[in-house]
Amino acid sequence: MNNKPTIHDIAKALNINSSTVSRALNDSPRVTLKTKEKILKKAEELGYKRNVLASSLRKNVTNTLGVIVPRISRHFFSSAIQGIEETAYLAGYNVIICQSLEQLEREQSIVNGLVEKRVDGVLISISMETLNYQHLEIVKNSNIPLVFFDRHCNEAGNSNVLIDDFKGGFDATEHLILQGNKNIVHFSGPNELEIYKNRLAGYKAALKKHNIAFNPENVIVTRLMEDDGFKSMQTILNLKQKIDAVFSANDMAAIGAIKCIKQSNLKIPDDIAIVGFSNEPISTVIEPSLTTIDQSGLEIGKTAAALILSYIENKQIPEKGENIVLKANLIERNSSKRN
Amino acid sequence: MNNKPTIHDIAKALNINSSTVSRALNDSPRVTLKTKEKILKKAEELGYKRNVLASSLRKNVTNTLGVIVPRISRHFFSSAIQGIEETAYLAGYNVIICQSLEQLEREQSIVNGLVEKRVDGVLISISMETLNYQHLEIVKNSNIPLVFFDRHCNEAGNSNVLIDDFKGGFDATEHLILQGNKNIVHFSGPNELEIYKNRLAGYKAALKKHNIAFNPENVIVTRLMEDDGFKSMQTILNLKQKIDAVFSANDMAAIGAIKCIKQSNLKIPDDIAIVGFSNEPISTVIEPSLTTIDQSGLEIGKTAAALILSYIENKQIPEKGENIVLKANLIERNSSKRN
DNA sequence: CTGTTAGCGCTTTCAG
DNA sequence: CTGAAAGCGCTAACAG
Repeated sequence: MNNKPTIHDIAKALNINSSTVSRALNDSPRVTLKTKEKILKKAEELGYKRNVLASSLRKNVTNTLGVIVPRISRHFFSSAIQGIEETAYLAGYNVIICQSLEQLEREQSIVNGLVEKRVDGVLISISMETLNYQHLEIVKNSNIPLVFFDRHCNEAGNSNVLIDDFKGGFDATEHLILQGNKNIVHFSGPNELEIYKNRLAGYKAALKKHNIAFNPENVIVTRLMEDDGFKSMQTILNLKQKIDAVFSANDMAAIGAIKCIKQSNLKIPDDIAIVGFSNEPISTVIEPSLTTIDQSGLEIGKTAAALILSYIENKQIPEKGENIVLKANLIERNSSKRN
Repeated sequence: MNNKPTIHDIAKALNINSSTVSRALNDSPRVTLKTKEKILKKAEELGYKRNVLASSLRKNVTNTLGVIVPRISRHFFSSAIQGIEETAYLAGYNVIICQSLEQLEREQSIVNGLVEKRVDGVLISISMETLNYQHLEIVKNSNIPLVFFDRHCNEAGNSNVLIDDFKGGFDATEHLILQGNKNIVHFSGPNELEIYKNRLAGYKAALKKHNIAFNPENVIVTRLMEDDGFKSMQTILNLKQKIDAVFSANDMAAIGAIKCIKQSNLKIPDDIAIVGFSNEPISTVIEPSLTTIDQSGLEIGKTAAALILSYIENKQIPEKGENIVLKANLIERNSSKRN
C-alpha cells in the first residue's frame, strides 16, 4: 500500500510495455479493446492511481487554475469562487484559491507561487494596495493566461470580466436624484482601483446630467469596510449642511452606514436615502427597503472561468486583451419619493 | 521568454553543475556563499522560476492541501476555507478547493482527483448524500492524512475537528424550555450525518432532563435549506396543536422559518421562539433578537488545517484518529421569558 | 497495434 | 565544497 503502483508495475504484471499501458489509460484509439480491458482490470486490481504530477511535468499542463481574491469569506468573492469552481470542474480543472488579504506583498508572493506551480491560468481580483501590475508581468511572460475579474485592470493588453461600474454609479445616483435628493454623498474606495474610479465617474455624470454641481467634499474615500461606512455616516450626520442621500460604492460600507442611521433613530429613505453597490445579502435584509445595484458573483465567476478556459484550450491569449462587461441592475425595493 | 530557463541553463551559463545550482536555490549549507550569490544573481537575470512540478515529483511532496466542502458560498464554509487558507499559507502550502454540491458522486470523483494530484492532505466536510466512507479509503491507503471538519465521521480511526453538537443541541433546547416553552419542534437534517444525529440527541436529552415527553412528530427532517425551513414552518403554523418554539439544526432553515413567521405577522419570540445552530450572519440580522448557537467557521478551519499540517510534518497519521471538539456558544440576544 | 527510447526539471545519493 | 549520474512516473516520437 505504501509504494504506489506505477504503469511499469501494470506493464510488468501483464508482460507488456509501459507505453501501451499509458496509452490504454489515456484511452488512446491505438490499443486493442482487449488489451485495454486487461490493463484497466489490472490497474483496478493493483489499486493504481495515475500520478498527475508526472503527467503534468511531461505534458506541461496542470489542469489547474490559480485564483487570487482579497478575502474568501466576502460574500461576493465566495460566490465568484463558487462560479469559477463549477465551470472549472466541468472542464476537468482544479482551482487553487489564494487570498491577498488586501496586501500587495502577499499578492506578489502568491503570484510567484502560482507561476512556480505552473498553473494553466490565473484569475485575479486585485487587492486595494495594488497600484500597478508589475508583479503580474511574470504571469504573462510565462505565457500563462491572466484574467482580471471585478477589480480589474485598465492597462491595455489585459482581459477583464467586470461589472459596468460607470453605468452602475450613474444609475444609482440618477435614481437618488429622481427621488428628489439634491445633496448626495458618495462613499468611494481607493482611487487607484478602476471600479471605484468608474463608479465615481458615473456619480459625477449623473449629477452633471441633472445640473447639480459636483462638490468634492461630498466624496468620502475610505477602504469601504463596514466600520468605514459607519464612521462616514456619523460624520455626515454631524454636518451642519443637510445630506439627503448616500451612494455607497460597496455593500460593506452601506451596511455600516445603515447601522449608524438606525442607531440614530432616523428612517431610510425618509430621512436619508441610500443606494449600495451590493452583493451582500445582509444589506437588503438589514434594510429591506434598500435600493441596490446588484452584481452577481456567481455569474462573474463563471464568465471569468469560461473566458480563461477558452484562452487555455485555444493556446492563445488575445494580444489586445478583451473586456466582458456584465450589467449590474438597479433593484428598487422602495419607491417612496421625496417631497 | 517562451521556453522557461531551467537550473541547467543557469549551470551552463556559469560553467558549473546543475546540482550545485539546485543546492544553492534550496539554500543548502553545502554551497559557498560566493557561488550561491552568483547563482541567485544569474537566476534573477534569466528570469528563472523553479518548476515545482518537477520538484514535487522528485520529492514526493506537493505542499498542497485538498479541501472538499458541500458549497463554497455558504458562509460557514467560506469562513472555514478562509481559515484553512490562512494557516496553510503561513506554512507554505496551497489549497485546492472543491465542492461536492452535496452530491456523493461528485465527492467521489473529487477525492480521486485529489489523490491523483498527490495532495499532501485532505480536509473534508462530507455531503448530505455521504452515507459511508468507502470512497475515502483510497486517501488513507495512499497514506494521505485525512481530517474531517464540521460534518465529521464517527468511524474509528478518523480524525475530526468538530463542534460539540450534542451540547449545542442540549443548550438550545434547554434554553427554550427555561423560557417557558413546552412544545418544541426540532428541524433536523439527514440522520446519517453525525452532526444532525448529535444535535437531535442533545434536543432529546434536554427534554428528558426537564421531564418533557419526546414526541417523534416534533422532529421534522429535511435537507435544511432555506426553503425547507419556510415550508416546515408553514406546516407547523397550520397544525391544530400549538407549537411554542423551534430549534433548527442549521441557520438556513432558521432563516426560512423566520421569513415565514414574519410573513404571517407573528412575533418572535412572543408567538413562537426560535433558536438556530448558526453561523450565517443573516439570521441575526433578519431577526436581531434571535438566539443562536454560534460556531466559528474561521476557527474550525484554522484548527483543521493546523491538525492536518501536523500530521504531514510528522509524517505520521495517528492510527486511532483524534477528535478536536470546539465549543459552540449559545448567544442570547433577547431574554424575554414566557409567562 | 505495440515496443524502444529519450527526456520533462528537479533532487539526491555517491564520489571526489 | 562541487560534480556525475541516476531516477521520480509519465508521455511522445519513432520504429517496427
